[in-house]
Amino acid sequence: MKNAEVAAMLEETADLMEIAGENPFKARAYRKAAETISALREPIEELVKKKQLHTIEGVGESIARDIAEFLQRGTTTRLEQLSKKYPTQLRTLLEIQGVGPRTVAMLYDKLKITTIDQLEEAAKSGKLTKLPGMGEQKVKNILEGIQLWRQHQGRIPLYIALEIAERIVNELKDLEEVEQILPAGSLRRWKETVGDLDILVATRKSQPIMEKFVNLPEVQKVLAHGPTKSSVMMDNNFQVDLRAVEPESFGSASQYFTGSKAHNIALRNLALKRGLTVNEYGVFREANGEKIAGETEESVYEAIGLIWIPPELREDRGEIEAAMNGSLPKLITIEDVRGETHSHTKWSDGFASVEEMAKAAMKMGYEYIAITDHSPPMGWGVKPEDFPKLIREIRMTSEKLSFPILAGIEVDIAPDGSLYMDEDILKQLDIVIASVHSAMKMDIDSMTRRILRAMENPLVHIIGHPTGRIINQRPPYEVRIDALIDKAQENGVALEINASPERLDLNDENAKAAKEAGIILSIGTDSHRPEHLAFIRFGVAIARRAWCEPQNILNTRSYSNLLDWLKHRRI
DNA sequence: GCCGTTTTCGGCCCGACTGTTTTCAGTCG
Repeated sequence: MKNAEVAAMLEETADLMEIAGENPFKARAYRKAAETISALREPIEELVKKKQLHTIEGVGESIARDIAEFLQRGTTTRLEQLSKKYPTQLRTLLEIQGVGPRTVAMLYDKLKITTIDQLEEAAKSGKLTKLPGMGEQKVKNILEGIQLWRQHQGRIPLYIALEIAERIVNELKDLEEVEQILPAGSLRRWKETVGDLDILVATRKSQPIMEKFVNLPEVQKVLAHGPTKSSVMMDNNFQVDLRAVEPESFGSASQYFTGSKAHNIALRNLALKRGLTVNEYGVFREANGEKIAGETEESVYEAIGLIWIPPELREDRGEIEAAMNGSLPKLITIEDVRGETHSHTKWSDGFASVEEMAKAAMKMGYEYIAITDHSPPMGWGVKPEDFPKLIREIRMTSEKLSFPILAGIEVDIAPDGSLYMDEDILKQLDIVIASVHSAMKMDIDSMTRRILRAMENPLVHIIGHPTGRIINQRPPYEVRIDALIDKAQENGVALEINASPERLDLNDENAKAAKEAGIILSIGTDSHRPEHLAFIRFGVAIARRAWCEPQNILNTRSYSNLLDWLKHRRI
């Protein structure tokens, strides 16, 4: 599947077109096609073969030709011609805050600057100020932008962004001028990583709020400071924007700043078809400018003829059509979760006892918890001879607390697909999660075969963290998710949505594909401490982004219902 | 370059902030 490569080629073309100063709508057309293709589930090679490229929204004659050529020879004539005028490496310069395509073109035309190092040198030596439109302040901003670029790690994981957002909201919410405050943007959509924070306030007097915001102790640099919008860089190199609107516009503003960009564009286009314009201040009739909605998000969607769409769905993945014809899913909520399916104790690499974990589950209001400690060959895995003792402890604790505790295991899948635990022990356990923890660099066919074989074992209930990724640290191993989904359907195995905030695995897109195939997903926190049980909110967020309803999730079942499912698997 | 329950030509999401301008271009989200 070459969709990602094709999308990257189209992005590159769009960047170079903008640098070359071509019609901006042309560049936008390429960018739009790139977005659509990277979200496509079908391999684009198939569409080329079937001569169906034109069925992709935003792909016309020219882009179709580019795609076909790219798949054949790895580049396009258009790209070659563009890069004769402006070398491809110029694209890196666009990553500097405050440097856009017009500036990049000028830097190259006048000074032949192609790299960030050269840009830095030119800025320091005073060459830049001689260029038109370049003052001292702009040069200073570019130098700071370069410094930030060098430090910046890109998007940060959701759970860290959440902590920052909660801290800032706490510092601002008690100001008397603040009527409402809401972290919006990708954070509100619970996207797995967050590029920057958008915080929104409803107020009639924004100045004191903006003042306090730009002077927060953790602010490293003020990027912008106006009456309706301020932007700051925090000392961890994380950008936070604060926007202020009148209370009458809070609904449309929260809709607008929650995004995603693709969702908003689709929404606006729909509104335009109905003679309405939408902006952050409200919904207006095009004919006479009359405002017809804006105070609440519900009113905004209603004015456009839609029911309110939960933020997690706002990615332009079909939610607008679903809202139009009343087929939005009834998304799972955290209250629907009735138990924990994946947890560890001191028996392997956890930090608490069986009893402490069970008590934490009771405190969460759960009906049950599964203890699923590791197997060998993980150094800390429970040895086969120790399992009888572990099982006995689980049964006794369960009786003592009058709380259902499932005896389980997270067993390692060996490179050949066999399991690192004797079958007669697995048979004694209530629940078996099988996961890959080693030999992750296998090729895609071997890895797929490996996991499929584990799924064929009737003792296995759930495949744990099916792609092995650690967000921002380790990419997923190569595996055919589609094949796992097919096998899950065939054999009645569940795939996990691992809710550990560093994993979130399956991710939202894969989980959506699994949900659409009708397989069961299990949200497990992979808790190693009692407080980790709270990670469930991240797993539920992924499930919501995957359009899951309660019946798609294993641990929304009652205890007896869960036991039935676990036993059914073994008949 | 793409697209069409107003259009096969003429639009394409749109507003805020900054800096260098003296009326606006560039960048960003």
